[in-house]
Amino acid sequence: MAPSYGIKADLKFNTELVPIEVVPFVPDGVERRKVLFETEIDLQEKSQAEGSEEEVAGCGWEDLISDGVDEMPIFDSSTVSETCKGQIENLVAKANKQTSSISGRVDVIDIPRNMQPDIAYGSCLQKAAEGPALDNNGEAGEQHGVDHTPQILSGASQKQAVNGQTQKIGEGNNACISLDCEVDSQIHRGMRRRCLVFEVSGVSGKDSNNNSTFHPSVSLPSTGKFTSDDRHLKLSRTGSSLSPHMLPGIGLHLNTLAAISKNRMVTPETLSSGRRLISMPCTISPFPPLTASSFDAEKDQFNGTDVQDLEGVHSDSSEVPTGGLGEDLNHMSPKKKKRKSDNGGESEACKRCNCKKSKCLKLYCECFAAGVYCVEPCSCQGCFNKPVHEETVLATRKQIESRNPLAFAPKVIRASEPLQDVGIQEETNKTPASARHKRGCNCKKSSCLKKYCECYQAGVGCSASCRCEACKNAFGRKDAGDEIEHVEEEMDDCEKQMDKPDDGQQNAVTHDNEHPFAGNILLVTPCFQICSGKPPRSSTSSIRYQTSRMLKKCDIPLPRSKIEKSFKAVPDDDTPEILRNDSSPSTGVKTSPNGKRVSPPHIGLDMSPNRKGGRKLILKSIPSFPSLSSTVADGYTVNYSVHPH
DNA sequence: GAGTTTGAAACT
DNA sequence: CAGTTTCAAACTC
Repeated sequence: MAPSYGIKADLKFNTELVPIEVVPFVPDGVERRKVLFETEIDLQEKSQAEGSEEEVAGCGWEDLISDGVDEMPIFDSSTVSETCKGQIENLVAKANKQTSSISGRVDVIDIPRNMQPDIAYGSCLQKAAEGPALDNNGEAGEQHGVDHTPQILSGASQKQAVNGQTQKIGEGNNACISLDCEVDSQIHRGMRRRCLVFEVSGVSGKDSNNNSTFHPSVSLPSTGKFTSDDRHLKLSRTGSSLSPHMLPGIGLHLNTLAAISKNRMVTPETLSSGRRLISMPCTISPFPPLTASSFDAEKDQFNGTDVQDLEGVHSDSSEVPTGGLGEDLNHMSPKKKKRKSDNGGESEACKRCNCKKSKCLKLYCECFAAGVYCVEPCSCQGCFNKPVHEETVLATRKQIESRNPLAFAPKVIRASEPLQDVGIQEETNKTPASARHKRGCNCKKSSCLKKYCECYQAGVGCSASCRCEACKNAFGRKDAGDEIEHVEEEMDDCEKQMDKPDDGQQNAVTHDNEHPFAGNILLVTPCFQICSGKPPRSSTSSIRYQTSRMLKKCDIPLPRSKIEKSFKAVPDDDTPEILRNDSSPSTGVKTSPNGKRVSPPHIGLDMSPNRKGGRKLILKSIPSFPSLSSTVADGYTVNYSVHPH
């Protein structure tokens, strides 16, 4: 095991206390990688062998890590001498103080939760063995070994690993690790990072997608002192430090969004349901391009204008000045600088409102409904949907959620179908079978041909749950039986899976793997979907699709945690728990006698109340349902982690 | 940019 | 839960 090269180890481990052979030391770089990789696999296998318990491991990391370095489970090893522990802790402490110049990527502690202590400490031992060489070549060594080096260091080391930026993360905070899950040839590395991120960062792993995909461009407003990594770090830190035990929620997609958006950021607060309110400016569009270039462009734009606003947003409620001022500015801002300019293209993605009476505290407000703070581009008046009014916002959200637990859930649920197909289907007047508005529309005059129609706006066809009249939805009419049947077929498959002898939660969990889609389903980042502003564009969809797949790959080995979700992200680890805890109300399908209204759907496939398939899904444990897990419901990324049996 | 239309959200 | 009102986005001119 390679030591954490990222940290200039001027420490000397006492290797006498622990048998050095505990960890195989392979001096050669290639061999080392090999060994490490094998070790990792081994660990993963162990992890998987642990059973369902491990599937929620991600959550555990949050808690463990959030409490500080000292509580890192790794250090609890009874097999390691206290001396060694002390060394490690010292190392951590040093790392916290250091301004690291390490250029390597963040290499985090992605050690499987169940990793054996001796293994974890193996790094330590080896490090001790390599001591001298490391001092001289620490950075160089990192270049070679960082990717595969399980770091036993907690947040401190992680912080340090972040591209040599000055880390200001407070003690005990989970460093936000920018994961650049570069979907390169080293897939396993990416996976491990993802794992790390959401295990360690305390961001609930919801952002794993983000982290892995967007890391480079995720940034807060630049102050000139921070690099993108720092910003990212900062952002994550805020979320993690303040809400260490944050539960993932239905609004997971929001989290994802936050991660990818530079403008608005995740606020620390945890919503009652465990969601985090995010403020993000321009990435909420239904199908924002994921390309780095787009982010850069956005960043540029952002850098030019919104710094103040951003800072206000991400600096917690403590930042008062910006809040009031920003609000005023918002109000003073040209009323429609927003949409007019948006009509052109991708900028459309921005979530901006123009509320006048709702104070942006009702679902009328798109920003509020999307779970984001209003930002400078908004033209709202008397806006309370700002970080400075955080408490008000949260209280209001809570209230709304009390009425409708899924009020902030994505309106459109997309199942396994690749977004890239949407464009094609649009042309053929066909709807992605699995994409549906969760409650359906109620259009009377628009014939579902205008954006008044939420289904149309989201680029999905109307379904049986719609009460629209004279439906002519270009994405699919509600009376198009074939589509419904198609969906039902999928549902039936799922049901069959569910109907297997041993059912119940446990069963559901296993289905993640058993379901045909389990390994292949596209993980659509929630953030893309929640924003259902416009009909999907195939070009961007394609990109997303690729990304999703990549992310998916990364997910496979990870311990199961959860969305969107994003996204979304949805850290697989958190979802189940959240759903159980917070969304339970939704598990019961509320269908009005006439079948008109349905209670908020369930995570995963959009089940219209009228569909026979819907009932089972709904009633069964949502988190574990296979289809659900493999699907992203606009913001919910349902975790479908793959656990080989 | 002002005014109208529309349908979701909120209210009764 | 149905009917009504409020609201803000979408749309039209």
